[in-house]
Amino acid sequence: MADVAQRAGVSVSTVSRTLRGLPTVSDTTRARVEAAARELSFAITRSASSLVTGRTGRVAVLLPHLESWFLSAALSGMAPALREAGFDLLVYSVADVRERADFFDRLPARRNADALLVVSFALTPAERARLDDLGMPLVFVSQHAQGRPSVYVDDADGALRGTRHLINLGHRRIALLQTSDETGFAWSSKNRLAGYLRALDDAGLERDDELIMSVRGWKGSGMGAAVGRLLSLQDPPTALFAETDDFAFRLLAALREANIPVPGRVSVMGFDDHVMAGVLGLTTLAQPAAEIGRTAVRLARSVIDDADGAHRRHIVLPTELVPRGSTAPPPSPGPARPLRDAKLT
Amino acid sequence: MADVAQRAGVSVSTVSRTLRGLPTVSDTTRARVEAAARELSFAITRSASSLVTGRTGRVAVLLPHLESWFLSAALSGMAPALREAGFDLLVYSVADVRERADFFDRLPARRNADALLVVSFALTPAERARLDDLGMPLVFVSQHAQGRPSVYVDDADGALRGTRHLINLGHRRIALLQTSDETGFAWSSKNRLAGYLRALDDAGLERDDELIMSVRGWKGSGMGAAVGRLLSLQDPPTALFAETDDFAFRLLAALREANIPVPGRVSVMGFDDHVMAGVLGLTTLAQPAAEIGRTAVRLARSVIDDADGAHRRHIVLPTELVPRGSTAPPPSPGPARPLRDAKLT
DNA sequence: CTGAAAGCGCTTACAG
DNA sequence: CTGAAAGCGCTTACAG
Repeated sequence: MADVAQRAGVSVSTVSRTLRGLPTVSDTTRARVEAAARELSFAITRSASSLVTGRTGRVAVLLPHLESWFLSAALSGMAPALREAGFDLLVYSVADVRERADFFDRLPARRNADALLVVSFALTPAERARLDDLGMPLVFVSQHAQGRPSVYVDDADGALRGTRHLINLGHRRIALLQTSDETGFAWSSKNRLAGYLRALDDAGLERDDELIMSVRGWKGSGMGAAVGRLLSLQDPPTALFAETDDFAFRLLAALREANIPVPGRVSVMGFDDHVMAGVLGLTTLAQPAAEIGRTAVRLARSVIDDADGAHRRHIVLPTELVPRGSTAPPPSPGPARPLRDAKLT
Repeated sequence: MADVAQRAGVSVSTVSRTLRGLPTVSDTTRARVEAAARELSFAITRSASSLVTGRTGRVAVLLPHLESWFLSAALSGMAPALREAGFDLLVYSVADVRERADFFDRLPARRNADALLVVSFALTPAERARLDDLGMPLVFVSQHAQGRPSVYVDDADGALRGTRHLINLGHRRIALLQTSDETGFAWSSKNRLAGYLRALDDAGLERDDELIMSVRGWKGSGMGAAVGRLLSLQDPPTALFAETDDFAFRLLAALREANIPVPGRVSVMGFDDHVMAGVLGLTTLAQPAAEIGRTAVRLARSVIDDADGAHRRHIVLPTELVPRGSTAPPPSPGPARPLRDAKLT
């Protein structure tokens, strides 16, 4: 910056003012400074400005990994929103226990970013406390957090409506397949289960623990076994509701391998509206991942700008049922039992 | 840090030395400082250290978007490697022309990161020059760049072997479907075309421009039309080689919609080995995306540590043919013409 | 093994 | 509208 000042024949103060776009610079000076900056390909050293302003110009995102559709899509929504607001994007993808311990131990985000967005990250109470102690703006994404601004989808409502759709098609035995991976989407998971159960209750259908299946890891392999166990029940399900589309895809593959026609013998439903859901004709509940990301950035900005905790808002975005070819009435309808509450959503 | 020093009853110099793990600190002092740091939940202000060391402790990644499998997977490979090396990850996802202009105009990575990884980003000569002027370590990922360390896969060889696989199955009319989106994978695209053509030449098969189809955008929709055009040729292809798996998936969907059996009537092959390729039984060429990411980080570290340009290495990783159910011999084999070079790879 | 002091490149009152 | 000076929180020779 000193170079620019010298070349433009002004002080560094003036260069600083010009480059930050302050109005208190005369037009001629501004022009000279800008020219000099351009000629020297000047780029500001943010560390220096950070040091004095206390702002880093960075927003950090903490997430369990980068490989699920939802996380990528949410991040894709954040990136342009952050850029527009002049923030850089710092990504902390914290997968295993060691990385996790390291993150919470070193708290690299502490003075390294102006806000931290926590995405689909099931925190232990200790971890949560540690973050709260950070004294920096926190936004929770795809999960509800007490006393902190959060953006998420109404998972319970989505699962409720998805299950209802299956009930409306005539299904009475509906299995729910959840991931047993606790690190990531625990919050959504719990709520989707609640919505599912509520739909059953509303319809006067019996809850059956055997129909609620926990399959290991979101990229694990136990899917074939799970399908086997479900379909060998005395009264097997005619519909399978997978907690996420990623999961539903693997389910579809397992069913195809087992030569079980979809939706001929079983209907399959997912949750997310992954790009591939359209390609594969999977009925699912769309959640607006990119918009969630954008909204999270908006919240972060308002918390950054207004240090008063006035922004402890919780924004709940809607899901939308997208019916496609993977759901249909069950094979042999049987005499329909009366339903208490089965309006088409 | 002054607080810590006071609490530990030492100078800030000593705190600094302790926290950086320098050996020139006595054990008792070290213990006192560490205790004080812990009690105060001290986290270092990186801006300050950056300012004096000139190191930011950050590595920036420039990529065209975040939504392709390859980019997510590569990033997933980078994240732990960077963390292990003590670097934070700064992501510049630069999609449209405006963001792009902005990035190259402001060069936010300039003094904001210790290295820049350019991933699958088709640069204009001016952009490339701008980056070279940056005077910071640059690593090119999934593309070859003259005079700069690069990691990529041998795309030409992969396409060659993929095409050969189809030829070996008896296909003589093999279409190549490429994306016409120039912003992203232009480099790989060009080389895959070259490999495809070489396989045809090697086998003594005629090149036919009608079989090389450019479909708009990697998430566009013109797939149905492209399929229509191909299958209405006088001598239609019996195999379709899609430039990426993402593309192949859409192709499969279009074919299913058109009721064209795969591989019964046409074989389909992709490139990437996307997670879903296994699920859908797509034959493809696997590229080690995560390893590419890790290797890129390794290169970046060696360039950062050793400012001499001694590390202009180009690391070429292999692809691997993964045969699955989507490729098979063509429907009516006809009398096999003799092949010059058709060993099974 | 430890401390005092200079300085990294900015921003920000404070004068003028 | 512009400049001189202090200071942000560290690291790093330099002494001791």
